[in-house]
Amino acid sequence: MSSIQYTKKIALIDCNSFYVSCERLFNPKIRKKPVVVLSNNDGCIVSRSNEAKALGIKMGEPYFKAKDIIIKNNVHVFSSNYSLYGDLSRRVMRTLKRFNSDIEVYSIDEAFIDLSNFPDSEVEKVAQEIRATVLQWTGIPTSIGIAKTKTLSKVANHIAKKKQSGITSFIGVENIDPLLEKVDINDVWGVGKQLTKFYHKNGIYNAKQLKNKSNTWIKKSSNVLGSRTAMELRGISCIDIEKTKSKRKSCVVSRSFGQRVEKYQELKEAVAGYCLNASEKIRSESLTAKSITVFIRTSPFQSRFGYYSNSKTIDFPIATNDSIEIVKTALIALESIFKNGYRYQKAGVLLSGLSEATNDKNLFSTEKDEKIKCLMKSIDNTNYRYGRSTLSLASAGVQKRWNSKRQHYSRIDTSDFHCLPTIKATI
DNA sequence: TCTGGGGTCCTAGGACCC
DNA sequence: TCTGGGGTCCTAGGACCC
Repeated sequence: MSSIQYTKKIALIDCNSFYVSCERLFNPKIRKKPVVVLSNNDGCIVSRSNEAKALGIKMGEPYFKAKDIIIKNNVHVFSSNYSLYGDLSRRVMRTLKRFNSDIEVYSIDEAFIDLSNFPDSEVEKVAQEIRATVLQWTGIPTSIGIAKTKTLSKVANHIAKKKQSGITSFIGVENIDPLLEKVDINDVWGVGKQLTKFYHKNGIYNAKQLKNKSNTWIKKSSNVLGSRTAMELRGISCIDIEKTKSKRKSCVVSRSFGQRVEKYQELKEAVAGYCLNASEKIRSESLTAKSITVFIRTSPFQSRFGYYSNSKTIDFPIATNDSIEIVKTALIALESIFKNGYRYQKAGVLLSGLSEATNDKNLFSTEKDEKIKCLMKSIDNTNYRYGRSTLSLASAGVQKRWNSKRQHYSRIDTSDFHCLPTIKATI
């Protein structure tokens, strides 16, 4: 009688060309056609269909540099529509939870699932079922990699992406070295540009070579993260699945401007607006911030106008999530770093030292504090109901000439009634 | 003018991820 | 002319203390 094997099995489910797939859902004409989705401000290419990849369009490439290829090949271009992608992402994740409620949502288009409770021999069948269900229920195609560790499941997923079946499992594979040998070292999770350079210098070009490099050498010549990656490649799990979502520690809101900003007044409006977004976000998660950093900079790519970049951090006397106080403090910080005569390209605010908001009154609490809390609550409720920035502060401006570019916006919003498709039914 | 050593904590900057 | 945004973690170095 053979016993059933239950070893550790981590699956990584990754949505294929996620933003492109989202746009295609609502625009079937662009299936099988080359499609790209641009980052904020129509700056860079952040999602490509396979057809676009085949044309040689690179991930992260500036849009204007790829424009020639795009026009020549009739590539469909979309500005990013994050409320659409966010909504579809939630649907995908909800679907995945049917297979195991303990999933780790790793990014907008990726999740780790522990499949250890399934017998080894069934795991590929389960993966097929996951893929088919997600496709059927959400319309989003996925790829799945399964292995003993997170890093290996990433590698397996990388291989799965290129396969018709969309699934690669290392479970039960005696020797994975021949597979790892075909994976470039810079495609390994945790190995970026700098580490790649370093590994190349030391004769390491693929995942197999890193896996088989001596432990002592790796420990000596890189940091803990480097040796963790190597261990994980050997099948020794060092990175656990995070089943409970940990509270975030910081919150950034920053944007590149649609056109360069030179006026102090406009910069103030932008920064005030980012503060409102950031404080609303942390309030919605019941967090307060210990400090705020404001940063501004000119374009790092156009040095002929002179480069200037600076930031200023100010601590709040008491951790806060009050929009008014946050804006006020940010404007003080901005004043201390603003310099006349520069063409600013980007500004942002960072709330840090986030921690759980408590209802405790402290030594300095006043009646006014209570009133502010009520005011913030009603602003948030109103904006939730009637759309963001229905209620704002005068300091955030109205004109907003500097708003981001969005020339190829699809105007689809699954959470907006006006965008619902109409179906004519005959009974 | 000479002027220790060791610990902790904080911060800025870098590397990495998607 | 046009080059994204939002996170986490690690490390080196400085400040501070005894």
